Amino acid sequence: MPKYYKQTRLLIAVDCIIFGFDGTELKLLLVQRSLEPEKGKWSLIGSFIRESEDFENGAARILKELTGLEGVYLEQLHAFGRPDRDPLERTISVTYFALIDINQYERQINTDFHAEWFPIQKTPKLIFDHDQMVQMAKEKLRYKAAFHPILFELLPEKFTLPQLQSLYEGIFDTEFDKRNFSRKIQSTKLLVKQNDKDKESSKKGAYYYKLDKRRYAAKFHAFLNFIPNPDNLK
Amino acid sequence: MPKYYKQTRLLIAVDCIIFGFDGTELKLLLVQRSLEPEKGKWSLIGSFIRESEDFENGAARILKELTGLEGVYLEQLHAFGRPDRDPLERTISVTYFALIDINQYERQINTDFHAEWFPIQKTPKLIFDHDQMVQMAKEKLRYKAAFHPILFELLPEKFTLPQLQSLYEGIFDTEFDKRNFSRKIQSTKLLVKQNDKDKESSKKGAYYYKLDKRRYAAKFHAFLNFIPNPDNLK
DNA sequence: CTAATTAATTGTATATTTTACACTTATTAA
DNA sequence: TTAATAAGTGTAAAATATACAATTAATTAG
Repeated sequence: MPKYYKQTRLLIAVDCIIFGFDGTELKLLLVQRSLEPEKGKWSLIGSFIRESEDFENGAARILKELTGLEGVYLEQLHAFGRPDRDPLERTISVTYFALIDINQYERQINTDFHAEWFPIQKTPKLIFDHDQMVQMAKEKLRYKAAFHPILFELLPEKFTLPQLQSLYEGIFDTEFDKRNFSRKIQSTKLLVKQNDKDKESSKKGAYYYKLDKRRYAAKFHAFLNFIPNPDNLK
Repeated sequence: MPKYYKQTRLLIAVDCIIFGFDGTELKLLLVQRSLEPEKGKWSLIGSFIRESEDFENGAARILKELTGLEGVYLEQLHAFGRPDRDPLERTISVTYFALIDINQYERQINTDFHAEWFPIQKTPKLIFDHDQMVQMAKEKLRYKAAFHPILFELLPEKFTLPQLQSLYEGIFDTEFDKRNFSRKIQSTKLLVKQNDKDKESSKKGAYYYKLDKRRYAAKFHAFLNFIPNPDNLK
């Protein structure tokens, strides 16, 4: 059988930008690179793609290995291919961004990887073009979050309105009016009020809400317009 | 110097989904594949990536070769990597979508490629997973066009409001109210009314407009909300 | 036991944006 | 001159977004 002669073949990696939210801050999961070059430096988690593996599978495999989690929200971000991006040998990186609930994760961390959560504003310098990848992922997350109810992927099953609001405020680095925010969220009908309250962060306690899974699935692509002035986004 | 031993290296192609607008219809530029497998079948235009070429450069090179055009609007769409997507040998395809003004193009077509414009609704079956790529590109184009003034990339320097409206209507496969559409477009202040008219398509004639390049650059990322009910989009 | 503190919850009036809808105008051809 | 064609334009009603502050529930301190 004929092949494509004389064409260059390149290494292909999948790298994951993993976002997590701990109830207060948006964080990024980074690992210390285990091989040369740049061994020991902070890096996104990644892996060369395997023989009979799709990108999507590769990303899910990496996520599973690192966090123990399956069924995580994953979306392809961008393919990076600058010839000199890896100084050792040209490597294409297909990147995915993942959203996970940190609480789900914490107990299951795989210690093989020297992984650590960093507040998104305080990440160390990363290897190669990984900082650029993170930057792009942040922009895409903001963009999507402005219109789609994607941020629920970062929250535990039960959460309060103040928690949700502080997640949005963190991501958009701004503050919203409580009353307007609440009205807007409620108007989506995605939330189901629970009877119990979270008493951790206030004396009065804040009611828990759960996602209405049915409606969430149906409205995932709907435009919810959470954000007052999206014109400032990219 | 050490290398990454024992890792698989794969072929990398760049494929372009090229949209054009002829004043009436949205079209797709396709070529007849020049090599086996599937030689002679309709396909997106593409090429293996070269040694010291970025994806972006590769896509621009392909565009230049095929259409003679430079400075074309290009945006990375998605990386496709299913192991069996090319039956001959596993090949990664990094896809770009391009928007061009068909009139600019027409005289400069490179006849080496057996290229042809197809109305977007009447494209032939394409090789490999190229139909899926086109589908994704159409969705992305609609999505972006719903919020950003991207469709001007498809129009000639001078165009009329009826032309613009029919472009939007074609892309969203619906009809808009003339008065509301006009008001919305004018409110963006992106257009500069010219003194001459296009007399081709009506007795009265329709005034030409040009893009205000300065404002266009500034507002490229702004949310213009052209579309009445974006909730139907993905 | 009362008062003070803290954060959650709730409503209303105003401004802005979106939508629905139809007649007039310019030009050409009959 | 009249008929035909498509371009151009305005207004009122509805929906949505915004600005803004008092009340409530529970805990803690005196």
